[in-house]
Amino acid sequence: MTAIDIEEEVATLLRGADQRYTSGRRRLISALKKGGGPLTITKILELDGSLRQSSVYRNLTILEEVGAVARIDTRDDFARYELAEHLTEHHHHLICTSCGDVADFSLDNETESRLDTALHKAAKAAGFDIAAHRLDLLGVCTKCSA
Amino acid sequence: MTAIDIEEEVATLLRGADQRYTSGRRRLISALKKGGGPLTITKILELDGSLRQSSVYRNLTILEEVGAVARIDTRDDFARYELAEHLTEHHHHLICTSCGDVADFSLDNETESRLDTALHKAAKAAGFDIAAHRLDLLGVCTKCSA
DNA sequence: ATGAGTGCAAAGGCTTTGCATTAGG
DNA sequence: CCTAATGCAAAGCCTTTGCACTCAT
Repeated sequence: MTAIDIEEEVATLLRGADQRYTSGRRRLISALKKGGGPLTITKILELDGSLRQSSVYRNLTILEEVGAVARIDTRDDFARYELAEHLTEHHHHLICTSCGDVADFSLDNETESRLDTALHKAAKAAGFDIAAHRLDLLGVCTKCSA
Repeated sequence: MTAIDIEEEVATLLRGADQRYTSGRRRLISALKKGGGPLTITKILELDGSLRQSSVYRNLTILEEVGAVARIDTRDDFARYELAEHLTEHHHHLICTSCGDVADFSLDNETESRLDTALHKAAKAAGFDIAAHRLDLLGVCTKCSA
């Protein structure tokens, strides 16, 4: 998905929820795009000093609600955000239990689709209305094990 | 694993870290066993009124460190804890995005082992020292969709 | 005895919220 | 114009921590 497509998709998602695509929200999406992976609020504020903390929190909540960004919970105290999968592509996370940082990775299609089938079956058995799955690896990243 | 085996395993794990298996810790393990699934601190305190909040926090941290319990992060603000997989069996979580509650489920062996292989391969490629994986379904539980 | 474990209360720290101001449509 | 969005600062809330007391070895 190209940069301009992302912009339009986000705009559409926001409009659908009667929300405005303000300049602050554009800068926020831009920071997430620039980050290229899950970012903490602190990191976002560093990437774009014009953003204000409380607005970032509020806007991330809204953007998550409309499905434009996704929140990732790691083991540390900092929530991380990245562009939603619609805007990038389906992937998973390598979560470092030492520094808390998160990297993305993907599975081969075969494994992924097999997993998907199994998950839907399990969800159905539990009468659970499944919205998404999250598959993360917990361990120690190269930087920390060095 | 029988109840008495769990006790012994926890005792062993604690001893290995020069920690005592005090009565408070026994009651805590007992509450987790009784709960039969991931519990919030509040729920633990309700299940056993003799437990004190600060000790529960401290002991859960220690029990997690020695590998006797596991922490689960959901989308709400409450950490949940359950007995570690050594003491139960490998499983995954159905996380309700509405009420925050968590239920357990399992995958068939074939899918699980295939997934495991793929994950180790991905971790290796990233130079990531993998400790565990977590696979959760996010959605709405029967109780909340009713 | 002597250090680990506990309990109470206070402090920490990420996140949320109240309210006045600004800007989008 | 008029409501949504923003910014600042203060408040919230789960969790952690300091300190004195208790218990196990």
